[in-house]
Parts: sequence; structure tokens; C-alpha cells
Amino acid sequence: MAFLEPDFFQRDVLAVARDLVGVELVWNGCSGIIVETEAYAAEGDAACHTASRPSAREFMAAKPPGAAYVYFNYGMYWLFNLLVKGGGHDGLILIRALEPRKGLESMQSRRNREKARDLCSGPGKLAQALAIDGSHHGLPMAGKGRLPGFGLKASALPAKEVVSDIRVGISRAVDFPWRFLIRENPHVSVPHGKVRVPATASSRS
DNA sequence: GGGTTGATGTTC
DNA sequence: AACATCAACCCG
Repeated sequence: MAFLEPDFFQRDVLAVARDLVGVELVWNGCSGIIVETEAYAAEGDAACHTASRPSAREFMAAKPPGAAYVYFNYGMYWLFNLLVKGGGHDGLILIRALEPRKGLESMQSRRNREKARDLCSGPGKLAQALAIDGSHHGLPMAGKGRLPGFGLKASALPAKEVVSDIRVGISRAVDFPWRFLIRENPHVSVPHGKVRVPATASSRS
């Protein structure tokens, strides 16, 4: 199957986030089927980096659709996103979980875990399993600048049941149903319907 | 199983 | 000060 081209990322960020579920992320000898994503919209979404970080707005203006947006969070974990622009709504898509397909041994040693379910079932875990870090920030994952061995492949999967849910681990715009995942897939980070919204000053009253 | 907590560093 | 997390630890 062919690698996705930039036009895939030139659509509405919600459509792309949904359509990425079931796609195979190919990364330097390893790969996995994307089973969970989250969309963040550049406009009107207080949880998106563009709402608070000038560097994120500059990145979106400068880079092409399909570019990797990689950043460090909680002092410990890299998170891997893809840039969407040129369609209905621009934004970033966090890749949150993979079902491992290739390079299991590399993932196991980098994660220091054996079970497939412990390798990529969360955004920090999958970045560690694939050895993604800040050196990959801005890397084109589609089109001309794409490196051999890196990209996104449409995969011919059996019919999948993609459901939407609220996003994980954020404190603003917590009720947007912009997380997309395969229901009942054991490799997702949090099962459908199980995201807990942290108590806030306003909700505690 | 489920809830809680500590480890870490970059950005604003 | 906040943060798009995780694993180890408790309790049962």
C-alpha cells in the first residue's frame, strides 16, 4: 500500500484525525496501526498549543501539511503530532496509541517491557517505543521531503469501529469529543467512555 | 482492579 | 505555574 500524500492532511482536522485511525505509522524499521488519535484545532480550541504558544503558531505557518510536530511534556515524555492545514479547519493531531506490527523487539528493548499491549498504548509510550524525540520536530511525513522508512500507510483492515470520545489529560475545552479510537481495541490508552475529567475550581464550586 | 503519588524539564 | 504522562505503589 502507498504512503499517504500531503493532500490527505489538507482537509478538516477532525476528518483527518478520524481517518488516521487504522492507518499504519511506519517509523525506521518499526510500525504500528494507529488505534487512537486526538484532534486539536488551531482556532477556537483552548487546549491546542496554538492557543498559548507562539512557537506552535509559527510552526503551523512555516511547515507543510503532514509535518511532524514533536514536543516534550511533563519533563519526561515526547509526544508525536501531525500537522493538518489547508482544509476546513487547520490543527494538530496527537497520535495516542498504536497496535504494534513491525519491530517488536526494538520496541520491547526501548520500553523495557515484553507484552505488546505495554509498548504503544499511550502517546509517551509510543514515542519511547519508536525512539521519537525532538530531533524529529518538523520532519515531513508525507510528500517530497519524506525520508525512506518513515511515513503513513493506508492499510486494508477489516471494518473497524471508530468511535469518538472526549480528550485525555487536558484541563481546557475538556468536553470536545475529538478523541477517535477503535472501540474494544486492547492497545488504546484509555477505553471508550473511561476518560476522567479532573476536578476544577469551577466544577467543585 | 482502582485510586494516588512522585519523577522529571520546557514553555510562557 | 502549568503541563496532550507513566509506572510504582497502596489498598483491597
